Amino acid sequence: MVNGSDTPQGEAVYRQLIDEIKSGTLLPGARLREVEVSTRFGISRTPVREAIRLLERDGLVVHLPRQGATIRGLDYAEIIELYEMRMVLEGTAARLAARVASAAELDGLAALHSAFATAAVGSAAHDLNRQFHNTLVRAARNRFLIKALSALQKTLLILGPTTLADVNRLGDAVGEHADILGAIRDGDGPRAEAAMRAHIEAALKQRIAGLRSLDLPMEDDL
Amino acid sequence: MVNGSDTPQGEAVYRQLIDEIKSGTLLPGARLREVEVSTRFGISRTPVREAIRLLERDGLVVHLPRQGATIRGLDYAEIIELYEMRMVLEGTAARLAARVASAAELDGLAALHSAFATAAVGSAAHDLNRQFHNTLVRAARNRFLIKALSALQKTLLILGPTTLADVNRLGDAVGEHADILGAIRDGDGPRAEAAMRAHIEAALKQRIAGLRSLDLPMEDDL
DNA sequence: TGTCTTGCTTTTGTATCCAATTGGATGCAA
DNA sequence: TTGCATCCAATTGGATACAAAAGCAAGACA
Repeated sequence: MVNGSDTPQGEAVYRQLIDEIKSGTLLPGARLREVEVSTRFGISRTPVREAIRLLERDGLVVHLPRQGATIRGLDYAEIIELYEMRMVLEGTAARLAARVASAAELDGLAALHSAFATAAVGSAAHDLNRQFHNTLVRAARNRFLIKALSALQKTLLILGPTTLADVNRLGDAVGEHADILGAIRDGDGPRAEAAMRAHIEAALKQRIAGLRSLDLPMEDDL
Repeated sequence: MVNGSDTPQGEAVYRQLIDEIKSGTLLPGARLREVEVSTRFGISRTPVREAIRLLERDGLVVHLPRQGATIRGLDYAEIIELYEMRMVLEGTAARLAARVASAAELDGLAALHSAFATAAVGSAAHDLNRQFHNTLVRAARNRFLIKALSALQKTLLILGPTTLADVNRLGDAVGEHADILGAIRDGDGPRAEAAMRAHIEAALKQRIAGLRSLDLPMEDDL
């Protein structure tokens, strides 16, 4: 059994596999064989199939018929497209949040921000950053925006940990968050959107810099 | 058998159910019993389960554990949020397309547009409209944008046919498409985005007008 | 020696079977 | 007559058995 509670097994397997992708246990190119996964979790193939279909839907695995599923990778162009979409969606979230966020939500964001500002590089900073972004998106009060962004975040998982590993980047991110928060507090939607777009763009630059050292696979060396 | 080719049965069932939702055969509130669907298609429950899970993922059905799946409806707030997201995403598509669309893609859009301009109210107009929008989105060259919009379109299905049933609305839509196309031709991203947002907003107004006569369910009469 | 073919192994696709849970119906008692 | 407990039918969740297809390897033939 993979779970003791009453959540469906398929759901549990799905989350477990997501975690393994997030933690880097399952890297791009790894095959997901149904029997292998099911024996590993001590359950039958049926929930495993379900989980794999969900992962396929999320774009985390490619699933060729009669051939099985493999964790997929992102090429350079897709990474750019992904961050472009983050700019659009999270920018929209900031713009909408500036209009409709409640005082309680603003307080929550401010609390997360000050915790983030004093956090050291590490998983605590990651968590606080994630919570800040999630809270902001929820404050925009658009369920489809939330769904679209959560799909995007899942795809981002296969790139591995966030771009906050560097202490300089972390400091910059704190300042950028402050800009966003200030604009939302002022109810200035366009400024909030611009600040968020700048924030995401800085993250993209960091991501690209990290990629250069990783020597990611290309068809031909340029 | 529901399909003669080599596509997996689950996929075939999924598409068939989507079609039935689109055509109004399956209306919000309808239950999807696994055995009922499987006997109707003459296959076993396994592929049906798969299809239902995919529909759940798309947000087209709600699936309470141990209780089954029902086609879900959209409340008023969700309709607004949905169109708000269409404005953002399709607006972005227009902006990006203005930058990167190739000459061939522009020709394709122009051809679809002139066919649309001369089409009468009916399913041909629907198809041409859909093709115009799809082609435009693909011209933006962002795979995540395509995915996000296709998810949105699926949700839109449960609202039934498009807003083009009215001859006046159809005429307006033709003019709005012309504006969008012109801006993209000029490579004017911001203008293309604004034109697309105006187009979607007009569609929303029409949708709301159509809703008023439908007397959609509310918790309490206001 | 290279290539094609054939058969085997591996792995997914599908069907069916059993277990568990939920909802309603029915009957009894207050 | 109403409230409650209990039982039964319906339905989904999960497991397993079987079928089919794809990849790989070995051998035969040119």
